[in-house]
Amino acid sequence: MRWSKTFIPTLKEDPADAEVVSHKLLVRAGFIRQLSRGIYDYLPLSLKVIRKIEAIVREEMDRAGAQELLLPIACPAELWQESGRWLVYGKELIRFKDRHERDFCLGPTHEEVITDLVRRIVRSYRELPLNLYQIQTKFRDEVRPRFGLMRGREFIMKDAYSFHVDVEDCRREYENMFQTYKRIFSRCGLQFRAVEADTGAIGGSRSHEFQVLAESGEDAIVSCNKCEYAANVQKAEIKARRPAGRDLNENSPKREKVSTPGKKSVAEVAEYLKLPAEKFIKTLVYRTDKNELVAALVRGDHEINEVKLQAALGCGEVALAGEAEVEAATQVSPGFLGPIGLTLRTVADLSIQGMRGAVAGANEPNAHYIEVDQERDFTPGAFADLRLAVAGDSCPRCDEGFLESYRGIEVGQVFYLGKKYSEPLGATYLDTEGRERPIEMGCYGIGISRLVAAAIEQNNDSNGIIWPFSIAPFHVLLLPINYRDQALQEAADRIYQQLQKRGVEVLLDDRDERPGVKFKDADLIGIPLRLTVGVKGLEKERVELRWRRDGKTDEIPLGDAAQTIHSIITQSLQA
RNA sequence: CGGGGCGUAGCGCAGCCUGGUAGCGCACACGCUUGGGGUGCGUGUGGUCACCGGUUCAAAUCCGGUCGCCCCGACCA
Repeated sequence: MRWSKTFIPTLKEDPADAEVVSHKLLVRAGFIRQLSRGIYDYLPLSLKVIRKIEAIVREEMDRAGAQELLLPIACPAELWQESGRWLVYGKELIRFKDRHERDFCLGPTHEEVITDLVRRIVRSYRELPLNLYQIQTKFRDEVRPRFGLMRGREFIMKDAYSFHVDVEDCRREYENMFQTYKRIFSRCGLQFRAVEADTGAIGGSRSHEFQVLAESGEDAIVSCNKCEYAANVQKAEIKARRPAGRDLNENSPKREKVSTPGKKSVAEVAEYLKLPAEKFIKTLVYRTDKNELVAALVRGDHEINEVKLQAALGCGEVALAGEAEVEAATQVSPGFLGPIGLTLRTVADLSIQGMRGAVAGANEPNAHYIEVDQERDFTPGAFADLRLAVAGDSCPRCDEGFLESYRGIEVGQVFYLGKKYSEPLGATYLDTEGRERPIEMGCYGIGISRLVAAAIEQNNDSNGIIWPFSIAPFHVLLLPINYRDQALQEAADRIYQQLQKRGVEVLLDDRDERPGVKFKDADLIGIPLRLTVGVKGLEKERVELRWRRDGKTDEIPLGDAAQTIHSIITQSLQA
């Protein structure tokens, strides 16, 4: 394509409303423009990238035996009421009424729709297994859209759903998809990790996320430095370890109440009493979805993991109780809460078990206890793994490893759903003995538009984007220093035609711009190869080939240029 | 949902505190110049100062409201 005829509105300055590098560069390099909060126009360059990613996804999904279809984006409320998610999905599900006052929503995901389709058609085990996928726009009215394409409200997603006669076959497909995802992200040229994950709003019993490693990622993940274990911190298990505290006996220091005027947070009290945070017992009060107030105990230097808390309590959503609620229930402000004498139902993190000489709130204003011994002074209702994993924790799987932490951008997730949707929606089949049984399901998503942002987060420098070959909008940028110069123009046009004849995706910068402007724009939009045609080179019958990633430059003979580039691209795409 | 910030030309910003009828850089148009990393000079186009209401002789500026956008928090006890 010719640059002069392509819609590439580049900017000299960073847009004021962008924060992360992928957002800035996508806007500056003319890939996207914002229409509304979390909603973007995809300009020609970004659409090319999206089409590249989609092509890789289609190839690998089809190769894995899945079939593409396309489901509606508008969905009647009845289906969501049937699955129960109309009530539980919350405000993220954007709802509207049609002219007949019927409730609808825009699909944030399509388990209901696909399960409905399958239940109306599939009757026999002979029709299974099935793996159906689509690539389509989704809408989730996010609490806080941000970072450009990283967390939009409207976004492009590949979602696949598989249907099976039994657990075994469904597990086989889960593994099949897991391997397929590895191939997809590798082919996109990304550094990523597959990690164990929580199932969140989708539900199900087993899940892995595919995380593109990037400092700006919204997710914290941990992985073992010795074995293969890796997990989202929301999911990461903690290896229980009884603290090596003193034995309980009559010589143990007695629990003592100390004054801690106005010192509420662990940090404040620790500073005031000159004791380390790990000696503290933090008492957090949560309100459950059953409207019960419960107290959760974690060590002062740990952070609670609400997903684990939900599991330990056997309830749905939990939310930290407000200060007023806490005072109404306990007669003390949250800063001075402690487990001793607390009337609420209490669960404690495993690290609390057997704590000695600990510090905890005294359940009265401006006072804490010191020298608290867990068994002697209080016994929580239950112990459970409640805290977030942190770097340095022992690996829960192997004996010698320790956890390291990273940040990641979640670009894909696979779920083992089981009967979560097939049962409520009545998606069943008849087995070989004529018995009706619920279908076993899995689902598998890839955030296509987010992948574009993730690729840039991982591949950029101070001058702009550096596209991996496989998803670059063009393979080579042909840059005549001065397109008004007849000799240069003729040479550039000739190479352009030769490249096109060989099927090379080439962008010719035929604009009447200064060389500096063209170079800056070239770096900004990040095409992997740049072929510069200049006067001095032309005199020697040579052109300059430069790699965007490392700036490596070669002078190559003019006559061989197209052939050389063609073979470089062929090799790069195979790698 | 809570807190903070912003909204002035296509983009990035100043002006607002101390009210007097709008400015800078880039971009854009034209001319000359220049031609291997955002060339230089000149001339010019472009703004209901987000919107609604109020105060005032006079409002981009002060006051009230609305809308939009960005950031932080929602894991503090």
